[in-house]
Amino acid sequence: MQKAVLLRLESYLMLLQELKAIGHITVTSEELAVVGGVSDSRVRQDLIQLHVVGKPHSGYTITELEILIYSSLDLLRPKGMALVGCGNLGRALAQSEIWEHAGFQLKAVFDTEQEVIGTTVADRLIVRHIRELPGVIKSEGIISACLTVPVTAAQSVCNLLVSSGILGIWNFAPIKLQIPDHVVVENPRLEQGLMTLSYLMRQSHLTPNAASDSASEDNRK
Amino acid sequence: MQKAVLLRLESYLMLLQELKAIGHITVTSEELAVVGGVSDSRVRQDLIQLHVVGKPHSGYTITELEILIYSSLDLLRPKGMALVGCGNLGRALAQSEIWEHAGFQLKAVFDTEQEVIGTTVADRLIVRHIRELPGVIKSEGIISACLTVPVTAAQSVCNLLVSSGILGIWNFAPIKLQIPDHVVVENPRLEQGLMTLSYLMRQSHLTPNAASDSASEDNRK
DNA sequence: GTAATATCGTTAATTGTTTCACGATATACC
DNA sequence: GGTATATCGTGAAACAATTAACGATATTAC
Repeated sequence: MQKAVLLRLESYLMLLQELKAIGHITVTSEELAVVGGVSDSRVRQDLIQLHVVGKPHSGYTITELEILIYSSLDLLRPKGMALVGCGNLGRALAQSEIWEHAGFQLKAVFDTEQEVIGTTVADRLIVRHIRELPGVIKSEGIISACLTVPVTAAQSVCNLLVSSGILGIWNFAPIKLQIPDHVVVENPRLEQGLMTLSYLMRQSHLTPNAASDSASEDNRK
Repeated sequence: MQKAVLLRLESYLMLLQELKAIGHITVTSEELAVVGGVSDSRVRQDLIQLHVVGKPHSGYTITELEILIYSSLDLLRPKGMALVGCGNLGRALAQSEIWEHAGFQLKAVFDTEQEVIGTTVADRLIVRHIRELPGVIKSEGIISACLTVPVTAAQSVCNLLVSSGILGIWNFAPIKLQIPDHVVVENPRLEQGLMTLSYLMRQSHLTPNAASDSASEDNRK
């Protein structure tokens, strides 16, 4: 599946959950097109790829579509995750509820700082020394990791994760990790998002027309 | 400038800084192509847009290119920013150094919780009640805001920000903010990044060839 | 100084993505 | 039940982005 389609599916999912919460049963390609930032016909093409069929006059069944997107993105099968780097960002993420939303389970937290080790995070996880990482990963069946360490440590921690058998890394360090082919990395690039905002702000000031939010998903018809 | 080009410029910048740190003077389109995830010819096309000229045999001058990207993205002119929502994520961001990297200056922090108000963040900012926001924004010359409040509060805080004259919002809430045309929004979408990781992990498992990191920047030649 | 080489700038071809347009069909209404 | 309407599914056209190819030129090596 292409990256753009994938991102749109994630946007559709958000709308589906909203609509479901207010009692809707079906959704039209036109409604989905708004959150996806594309035309209604493109939405229909996206959904055909998932083998969802809609009905004339009513559209697509929300629950059916929801389940299909869930399974397409593999959000239902629980996947163990470890978090490495228990600074402020690491703690913030650990306490958040996003893991469940994407089908992950945060099972262990690691750091190297002696003051942090042994403290509790997210009311349930005890920070361990990173030297315990390989063992814990195996015993807990962890297959993915969130990397929130300083950029200087990122590559070496990454190497440790890879050699311990991790298959996916959510990397917050502003560095392009060197990894073998079987490992996937997703980079949130917070810093680059801010730079984009900087650019967009000046841009909209210079040309006070064009749409907003262009960097994320928008250029609706 | 197209979104894709913009994102690549940000990637180029990272490499430039690395190379500069280890004493390089010039960089070739081929080197930039690796971090940009495109072909060298595409890199040259990107740079021509900035009116940078390279030299045969040596490539582009790093400092020259760096300054041109900085100014293209408007990263040099200091821009005041406010942070609203002083939970863990808000605190983590406040303490980070990313603001300066994108030319922003974090000047004020707001929340509504009585226990948080009056406490110090990032060793220098005192959390204020959100009711002070309009006044502070004017007196401090703040033009942008980082939104790290719960999703339920996001739209109403956004409205307050807009009516106070904010021009750009870095929105961490998983919601598509309704804003007037002159305001720009950048959504980091952390949750969607995790979902993407979930998808990529299964994908690479099913088809153990294709490149990794496809969701961020990569599909190198 | 001449030849070899690295790398640029640019145009053309290729590939990928989005929209448009229209026939088909299920539901709603009378 | 027949007609109108909303919305789908799909193929073709339009648009956008990327790669490929190649002549031009500055540097290096001899």
